[in-house]
Amino acid sequence: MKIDPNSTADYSAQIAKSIRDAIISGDLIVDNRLPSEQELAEQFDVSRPTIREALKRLAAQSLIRTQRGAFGGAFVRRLSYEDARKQHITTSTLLLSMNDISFDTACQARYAMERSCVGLVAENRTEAHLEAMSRELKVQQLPDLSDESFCASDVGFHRALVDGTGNPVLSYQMAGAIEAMQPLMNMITFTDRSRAEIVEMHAGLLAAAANRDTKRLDSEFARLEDYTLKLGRSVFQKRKSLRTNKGKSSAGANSSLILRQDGSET
Amino acid sequence: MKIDPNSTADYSAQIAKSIRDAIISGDLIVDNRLPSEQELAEQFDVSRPTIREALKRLAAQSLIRTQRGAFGGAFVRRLSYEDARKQHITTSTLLLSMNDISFDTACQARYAMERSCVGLVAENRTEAHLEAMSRELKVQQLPDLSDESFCASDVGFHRALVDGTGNPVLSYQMAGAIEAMQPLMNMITFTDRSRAEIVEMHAGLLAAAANRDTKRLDSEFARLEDYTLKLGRSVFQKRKSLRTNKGKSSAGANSSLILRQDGSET
DNA sequence: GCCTTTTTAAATGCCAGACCTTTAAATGCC
DNA sequence: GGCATTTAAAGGTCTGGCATTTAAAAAGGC
Repeated sequence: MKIDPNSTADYSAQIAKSIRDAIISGDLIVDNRLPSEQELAEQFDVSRPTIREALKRLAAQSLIRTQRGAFGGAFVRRLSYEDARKQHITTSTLLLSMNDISFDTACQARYAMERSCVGLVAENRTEAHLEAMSRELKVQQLPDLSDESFCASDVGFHRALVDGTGNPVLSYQMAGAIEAMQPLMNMITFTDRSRAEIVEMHAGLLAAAANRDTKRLDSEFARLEDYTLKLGRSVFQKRKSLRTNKGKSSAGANSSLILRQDGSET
Repeated sequence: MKIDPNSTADYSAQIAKSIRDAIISGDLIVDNRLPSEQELAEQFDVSRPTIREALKRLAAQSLIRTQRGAFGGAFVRRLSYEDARKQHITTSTLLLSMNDISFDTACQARYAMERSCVGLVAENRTEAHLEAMSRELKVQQLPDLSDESFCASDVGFHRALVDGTGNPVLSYQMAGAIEAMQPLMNMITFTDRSRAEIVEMHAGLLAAAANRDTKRLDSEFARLEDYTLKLGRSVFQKRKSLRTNKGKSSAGANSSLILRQDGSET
């Protein structure tokens, strides 16, 4: 194992890549112990701090865990569904919030993905899934519920629904759509949305899932998508006219998901 | 900004989290410069190496970039589609390869997701997308193509197809299904699959996309899913009988995606 | 002889201080 | 005014060390 001193990348990045590749290729398998930091330093011919930086990179991706003490060290970690899900949500959230993505694009992607679950939900949903959805539905009807809690329950409802596919891999993939996009879209539309209407559509989804009615599941999603899309458009229309009234040309409210802080663009 | 010396987490993990949260919340926006490592060390009251470890964690997630020299430093990085895609693929690949996930589950998830694109592909595909698909189709018919290249072209074909939705967010989300799962599934089935049959189904998908025929797109996907599923099952059936003949009970070939190296389970 | 306690060694976690390299701005020369 | 030189700021790396954790080995008590 050697590293290239002429590479543009840092030593720690090269070393991290080398170990990461070993994990992905299967040369290092779950719970294998890596050599100690001192040994790695000798193997790669760098100092211990450099090795440590490389290991921290891997730890940031949940690829290893470290354990102190005698016979401790760095071990290849089994990536759990929960870890993968969190990473996927973080990445998706950042991608959406740092790039100019239109509300329509996000909305379209979000619903296209969730609608891919309808057939499997109708087939595989259990009573437990229906109960979880029903629980969230009740929460959403509480009169004094904060907007944050309503959004959280909204996410919980949809998560329960996609869990109804009985396919954990699919649930994990859906997290990017539901748990990353839903809150961002909520942040834009919460002022104008009607909780009653959303609750009604959720109730429709729940009933369709209970009846294993694929077609109705799909049509309820179509309604929800349509509603959200219109809501988003009306919000951006309002913002646009507000801005126009103020006399700012501002190149048109581009209906982006990005909520800029202020004019600080240094 | 202070850190908790009694926390179970490392200082570097706590500091990384603190900065990461600032980025996600929008307190630090794209191209903002973080304080120098020396200044951060003073602010958090830790040493510079500890700060550096924290920054490497963030760099591993593509959240910051660093620049040497005067007026250099760490800057908040705009997460590009390509970065997000790579991370998503890596995470998905690892999740699949480190957990006991059945071939059926992976296959089901993969096709459910890609099929969610059919409507938008029919609507939004351009000539460029069709050409990209057509190019890959030709590659797949080359007689001396290696299995690796066939797999790569297979992925390329499906990527071009989902790009046909015209929705980059959806394309990004699909990468987890197509570019992570397809190669893993190929690794299992490449011995038994018929290239001619796959090419024929790809041709069907291309024709359907060209004709903006949503229904046919969906039925071709159903064919492909069915074929892949049967292929996977027959491969695992074979392995199972091989093992039984050898006299190993081995608790039944569990048709998992994991390809264990050998008996090394220390 | 067995159980409990103490010791010890191997790791990681963290720190101080230094030197090298890179880079862009400031300076000075022509 | 334009070009070459200097300089300072910042990250990249190394050496060496101390602190803390932890499990195994050794010692001791019953």
